[in-house]
Amino acid sequence: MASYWLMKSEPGVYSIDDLVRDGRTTWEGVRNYQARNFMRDVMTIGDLALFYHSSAEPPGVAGICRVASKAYPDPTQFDKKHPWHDPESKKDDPRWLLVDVEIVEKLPTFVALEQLRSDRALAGMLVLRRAQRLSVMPVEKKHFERVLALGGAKTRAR
DNA sequence: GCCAACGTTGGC
DNA sequence: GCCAACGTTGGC
Repeated sequence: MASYWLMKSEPGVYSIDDLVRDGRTTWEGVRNYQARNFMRDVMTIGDLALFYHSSAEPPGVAGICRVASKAYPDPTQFDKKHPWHDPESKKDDPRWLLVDVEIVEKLPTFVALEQLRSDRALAGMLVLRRAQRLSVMPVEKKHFERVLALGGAKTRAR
């Protein structure tokens, strides 16, 4: 069963242009149990996700990507010199997982958070909830399709 | 830079 | 197991 997602990245750390350049990347750094559980238990290879720029000026949806792997251990949790190092996580029982994602497209038109908020068709979308801190969250198909339309995407939801 | 919201930690 | 304190996220 395909699902739709929104995945947040700070563009100063990793932006849609970085994903266009790389084609594919490891979605490392998720350190929230609920987000991890979505990746582990619900995400399926081939699922589409909105690539969201957080802590950005302006914040909003910058592109579309595709889940390209199952969840597997995030190597940065074991790297002592890495900012995402987790000294509590054990090699034989990794606490944090990641998935690979592939570029689908950079949206022709960036869809700012302000625009998401003002669009009546998107009422109730999870990312619009105040202080919504999940970095990986599900998106309803109707909302996903609406964002694709707002962004002028070539991509179609399946 | 502020601060509301909320997940996590740790004392009891 | 409760819950206050703390730390982080992320919009503004």
